Amino acid sequence: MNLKQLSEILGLSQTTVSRALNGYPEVNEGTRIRVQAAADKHGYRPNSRAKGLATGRSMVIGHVIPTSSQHEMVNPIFGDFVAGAARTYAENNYDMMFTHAPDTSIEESYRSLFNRGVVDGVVLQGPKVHEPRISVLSRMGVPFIVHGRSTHAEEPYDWIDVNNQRSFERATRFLIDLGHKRIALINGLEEMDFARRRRNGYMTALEKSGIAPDPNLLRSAEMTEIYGHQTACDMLKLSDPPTAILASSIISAVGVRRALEENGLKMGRDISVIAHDDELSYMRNGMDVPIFTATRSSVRHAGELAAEMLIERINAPNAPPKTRLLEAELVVGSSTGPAPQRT
Amino acid sequence: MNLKQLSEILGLSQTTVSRALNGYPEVNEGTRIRVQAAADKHGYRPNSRAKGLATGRSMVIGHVIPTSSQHEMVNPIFGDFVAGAARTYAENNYDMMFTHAPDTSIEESYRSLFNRGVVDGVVLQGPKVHEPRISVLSRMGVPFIVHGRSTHAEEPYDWIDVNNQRSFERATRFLIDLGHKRIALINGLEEMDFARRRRNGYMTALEKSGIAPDPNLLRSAEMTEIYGHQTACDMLKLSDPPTAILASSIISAVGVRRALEENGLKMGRDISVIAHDDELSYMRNGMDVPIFTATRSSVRHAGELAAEMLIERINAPNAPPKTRLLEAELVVGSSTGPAPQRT
DNA sequence: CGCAATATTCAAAGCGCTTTGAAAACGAGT
DNA sequence: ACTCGTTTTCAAAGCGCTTTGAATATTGCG
Repeated sequence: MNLKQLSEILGLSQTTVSRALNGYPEVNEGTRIRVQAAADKHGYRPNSRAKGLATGRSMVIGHVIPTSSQHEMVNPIFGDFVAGAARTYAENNYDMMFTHAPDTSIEESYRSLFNRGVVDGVVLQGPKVHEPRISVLSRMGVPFIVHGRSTHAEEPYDWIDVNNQRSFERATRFLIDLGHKRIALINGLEEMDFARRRRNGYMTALEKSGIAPDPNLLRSAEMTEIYGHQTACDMLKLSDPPTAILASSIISAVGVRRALEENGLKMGRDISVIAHDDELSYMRNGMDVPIFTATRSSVRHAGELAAEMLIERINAPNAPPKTRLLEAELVVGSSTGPAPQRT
Repeated sequence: MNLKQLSEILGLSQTTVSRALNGYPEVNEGTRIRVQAAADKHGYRPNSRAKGLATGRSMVIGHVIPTSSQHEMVNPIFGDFVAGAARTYAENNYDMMFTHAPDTSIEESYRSLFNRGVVDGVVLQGPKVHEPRISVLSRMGVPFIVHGRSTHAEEPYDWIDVNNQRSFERATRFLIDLGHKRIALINGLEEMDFARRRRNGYMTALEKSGIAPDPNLLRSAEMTEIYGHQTACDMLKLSDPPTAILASSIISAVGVRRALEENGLKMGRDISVIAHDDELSYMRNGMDVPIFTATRSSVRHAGELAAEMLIERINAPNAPPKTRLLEAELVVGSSTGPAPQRT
């Protein structure tokens, strides 16, 4: 069923039918009702390609997912972020398009999506400290929003981010206040902007308390369970092992926990652990009582907000840049406690 | 840059330029090279909406992701399945579209995608034992593939699935052979087809060995870490607790492990655990030595194959239905061992 | 009742591509 | 040089929608 057929059935012109369905004022109310009824009855839906051609809008938003070429791994927070965004898109009649691209050809992917007119805007995920994609998109003059920020970006751009620096500074200070001095940071990849900021927060807290950072207690890689486990095992073998560990993700924290258990250590008593909790729906940090003391910020909620901001940008391409900084909560669970007295 | 502009620059008709770029034979080889060069130089890419309108194909494949309305959770295997599919799509010049829909309106989503001409085919994920979506899509006569199967589907359809029944039967038998008699199954939601088949496999193995199933040792819910933990805790409190546990996912198995540790039990010695391992990239089952003894089948690989099969179907709508049954490996890790002798 | 103002409807152009059917250019054969 | 068969190129129609500019119906008012 297309517009032409529908209008013939109704004995009206395509113009009138189109206007009736799109809510234009210059159509008789009785006609509109009649048209709407017929459309419903026949299950008519405008062909979105034709509509897009005519309007110049695709009503599609693109997400280009970087396949970290080295590791071929799917970022686990992706699922929940997208779930949040998808909800907002649906409310605003946008569809969501995905492209998986290796790190090296992401720029190309963006170009392709826009030049082919496939999308009206894109979400840039996982920005690095040096992030070439931001200037590419800026120069292309297309609507986009960054989930996260890039420290070395020169031009202004829309972003939404968690205050990673502050939350990790607070978490570190929390541990210091409990008497810990040997505090490890099991971080994400250093080239990622969020990881850099977390590290900065960690460093700042140590500095303010006059604790010299120990490079042995600082590690960064992609945040898998295996990595958390391996790193924790390594650190426990040090002559002067950490008494507290900050983990950049619940997933690597699970690996840390496994390492501790294998070594007969009890979390919260022998060693304290704080994790960053993105509130992944399949990996919740406990129910009523958190398993891990954690810096908490819902990545799903970030997805919702990011989508909103992007849609605003699409509707007002020349509005001044908007940014949004979310604060993470620090929730206390049973994985932290006073530093054990070493006599 | 559109076709018209490009053809004006070249002093050729749109027809010729279009044919040159699409590899039609009736264009002079010299011309083709000249056209291709100009297209590259100007970064010309055909508008995909216009192209779609003209060809009647959208070159887009849709995934409708059910938001389990009750739980609002993102299925964790989703990310890896999609990563696999995306790769195949990219190779075949398909884009990938996502729609998030509550369980109740998924049918509506499919209709919308096809009627609006947004997609050429869809992937149906997470089929239930009774799966109305399959007959809906069959009746619509559109290309689709099911990841999994539906026991009570009447019409034939394309699917790709893991042999869940056999793999769980083998896993159960493996435990029985180790002397276990009290074997628990921490399963996915019972209405899901895969969960039903796993349960059947489990039951069959028990039956064949003359072990009476105990309803206290059978639980099903969405496979989160919390659920695995909670269920294991409950079961350990039984007067006659299990000596072995089958977990339907690595994620719930992690929860089981946490419960065991809290109770001072050592996995593999005091209690055996087998998990189903989808080889999620962020939750690998160990490196060289598996953490869990597991039934293993890569969901990413399934995604790749599913995409291939769907594209074949789109290209040959009337070919006979194709199905593909993958066998899971049974890999042995350190989470299993002989049943403890209770004297 | 007649005319201007307003409300409602319409035909046709255009979005950027593919594809049909026709025309032009070329080359070989006589 | 002329015809005929091939190659190569082209103009125009069509995909299904929106939107412009014009036409027709209706209403209000003197």
